[in-house]
This record gives sequence, C-alpha cells and structure tokens, in this order.
Amino acid sequence: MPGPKAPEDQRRDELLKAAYRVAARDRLGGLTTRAVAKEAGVSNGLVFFHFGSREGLVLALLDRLLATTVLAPGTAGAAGTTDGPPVMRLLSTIERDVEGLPGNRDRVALLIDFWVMGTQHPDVRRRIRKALDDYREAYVPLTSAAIASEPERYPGVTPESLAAVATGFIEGCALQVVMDPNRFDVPAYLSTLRALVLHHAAPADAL
Amino acid sequence: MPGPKAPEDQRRDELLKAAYRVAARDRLGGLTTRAVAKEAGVSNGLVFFHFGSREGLVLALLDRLLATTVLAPGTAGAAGTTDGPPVMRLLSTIERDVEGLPGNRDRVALLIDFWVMGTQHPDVRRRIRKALDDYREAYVPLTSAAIASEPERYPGVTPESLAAVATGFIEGCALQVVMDPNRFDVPAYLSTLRALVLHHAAPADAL
DNA sequence: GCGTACATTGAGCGCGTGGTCAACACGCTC
DNA sequence: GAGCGTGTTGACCACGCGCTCAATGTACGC
Repeated sequence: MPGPKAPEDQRRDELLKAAYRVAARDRLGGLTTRAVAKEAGVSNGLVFFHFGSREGLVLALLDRLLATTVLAPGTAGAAGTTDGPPVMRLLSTIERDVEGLPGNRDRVALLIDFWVMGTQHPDVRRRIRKALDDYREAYVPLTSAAIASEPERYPGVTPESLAAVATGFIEGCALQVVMDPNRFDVPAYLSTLRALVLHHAAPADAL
Repeated sequence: MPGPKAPEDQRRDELLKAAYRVAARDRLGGLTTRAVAKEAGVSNGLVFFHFGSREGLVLALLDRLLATTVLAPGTAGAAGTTDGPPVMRLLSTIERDVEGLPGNRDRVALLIDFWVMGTQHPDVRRRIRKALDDYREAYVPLTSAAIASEPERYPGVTPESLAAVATGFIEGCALQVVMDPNRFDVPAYLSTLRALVLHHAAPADAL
C-alpha cells in the first residue's frame, strides 16, 4: 500500500536527517540505502526516487554536513578574543576550534570518513578540498595581522603558510580526538602550543 | 587440480605481500579475499586456510605494516642532526619525518585507513594506539632535552605534552599529504614551523 | 608402495548490497 | 469522475562478498 504524499521536498530533508543519524551511528560503511529507508520509516525504493543512487545520497549528506560544521566558512575568526595582540587573537581562535572538537566527535569522525573517501572519489575530494580551503582562508586575516604586528619575528612566513600550519594543527587534533578522546588532553595540548609560540621568557639565543 | 606445495610458511608471506599490493592500490575497502588470492595467483580458499578469516588477514597486514613504517618504534630520534642545541635536534627530527611522508603516500594512506577502521574495531584500535604511543614515546628524549636546555622558556610544558604536540603535528601533515600531495608545500610548512618555535628576533613583549 | 598429514583447489552456499520496476495511492485540473 | 503527474511501495534481480567443504594433489615416514 503506497503511503500518503508528503508536500514539497521535505521528504528529501527527512531522508537526509535519517542518513545523518545512520552515518553518525554506523559511519559511512554502514550507510546503506536500506538502513536509511528503515531509519526514516519509508521504503527502500524511495531513497532512489529522491537521490537517484547511493552516491547521490552520500554527496547530498556531505554537502549538508559541510554546510553546518566547524569547517563552515565564516566561522573561524568570528568569535574568539576580539581584543589583545593579534597573536593572542590567533591563538584563542585556534583554541576555541580545538576545544569544540571533543563535543562533536561523531561529526568529526564522519568528516574524516569523507576525507578518506575523498582520496579515491573525485567528487568528494573536490568538496572536501574546497571546505578545507575555505577554512584555511578564514584564518588568513588572523595570521596576516599576527605577522604584520611583529614582522621581524616571522622571517619568510606568509599569512597563507601560517594559516596552513594552524589549520593543519587543528586537523591533527581532530584525528587525535576521533582516535582516543580520553587520552587527548585538550588543556595540556593548548598550553603547550601557547608556550611554544609565546616564549614567555627566553631570549633569542636558542640559535 | 590442487597445485604444488610451498615449503614453510612462505605462502603466508606471499599472501601478505599480495595483500599489501592490493591494499596499496585499492585501499582497505578493496581488500577482498578474492582479490588477494588473484593477486597472489592462488585460490580463494587458500587465504582462509592461512588466515582463518578476512579479519585475520587484515590484522596480519596491519602488523606487518606497523613493523615497517615511519611509525616503527626506535625510528624517531635515530638520525636527524646529532649535534647542535636540543631544540634544533628536535626540529630536524620532525622535519625528517615530515619530509618522508610524500614519498610514502600510499603507505600513509593505508595507515590512515586502518586508523579510521580502528575507530570501530577494537583490535585494530589497540594496535594503532600502541604504535602511536611508541612513536610519541620515541620523541620524549628529544623533547625532554629541549625543555631541560631552556626550562624557563617552556612553563608548564612536560616532555610528554610536547611530544604529543610534535607527533600530532606530523600526523596532521600526513593527513594533508594524503589528501592533496600537490598542494602540501613541505618546505613552506617546515620553515613556518621553524620560525614559530625559534623566534629569531622578538623579545617576550608579545604578551 | 602405501598411508598419513598437510597444502590446495574450486564449486557452492547464504547473505546483504545497489538498483529496477510494475503496481498503486494521492491530489490536482477540467 | 476521468485523467494525469507526482509519491510511494515492496518484490525482485544480479552481483560480490565472506566463508565452507569435499575432493585432490604433494611430500614424507615406514
């Protein structure tokens, strides 16, 4: 008995939400069309009616995920400490992003799944790269200001390269959080980072 | 027609090498018992005779991989610059490890596959964690010496936390390399790292 | 030479998957 | 209320997977 209609394309949204629930629970490997259909309480065929194929579903889920994630463009540099020296603003933004990771563990894990999938799947790769580029780009104003405030301290460092290192650091943290959330000690990690780049005492005689 | 015998357990080795070739080409998702058997030129059943199950094969491959990898215990701190200040020794070791990543892209990609798999598979997780722990541990002498040489420069930084940040940095680089080997600019990355932790000029007035 | 333990084969089973499709239900217009 | 387009169903297909197993080949002790 074919069920009743659902107006607009809210079915698509329902299915995507169900897909996210399934993927958050069983990861990308467990994201089957049947599992999504069951989670949404509809039939298997409906998934194909709305997304054409499993790939279509996966890509739609990825788009939805990237649009509502820590990596969302415009997020970085939005909050954090708005006063103080530029280096401190940069640091506090990084810290805020890292501190947000443990609470979003399954979301981060899913993103890493997509990341790995992107290694073999061009469409996914394009989307992930773009998201990472945007994320890195969002850090450039901060890194740019930090470098400009003490140019002699960063010989040969460009805003882009510093942003790349900063986001790379955060991505490394994401990996740690997903792997072993208990062992990953956020405060220790961050205070070490601070000590590294801040140099409370210490003259420049290290060289 | 059941083929000829192969002495000792060299068959196991052949199969593992075939498995590595398959996994390096098609990743963990493409590592099927049939693919391995075909690659090794033997029958499907033989894989199960020697490894019991696909899981046995995968775990054996992981063990082999971890034993012959950048993450192999004792590797870190072995070479690098053996003279100069401790900080420089630490830096050059990190640099050597990072520089080795692009040349081992498919191996690194495979390791990340296992890493992700470990998120859901306890046996894999244990092995990966141990390898990472060993890797981090191998950095401790270096970080310890670096901190001891300028204790006032690293307030509240323990050798362990510094080692964690260092290896985390390298793991972030690994992620980048796998994702986009062309964009990942090793020299820029490393010179930025150097400038960050070395502070050529710069007094401590940043705070 | 014969028996036994081990190595190896390939057909086959059961299952879950992505995907198709004819049938059917609903809301709409005329 | 007939017709029609969009939703929706569930049975179905083909395929590849992990895995089993009876049969068969090989080496070696006696």
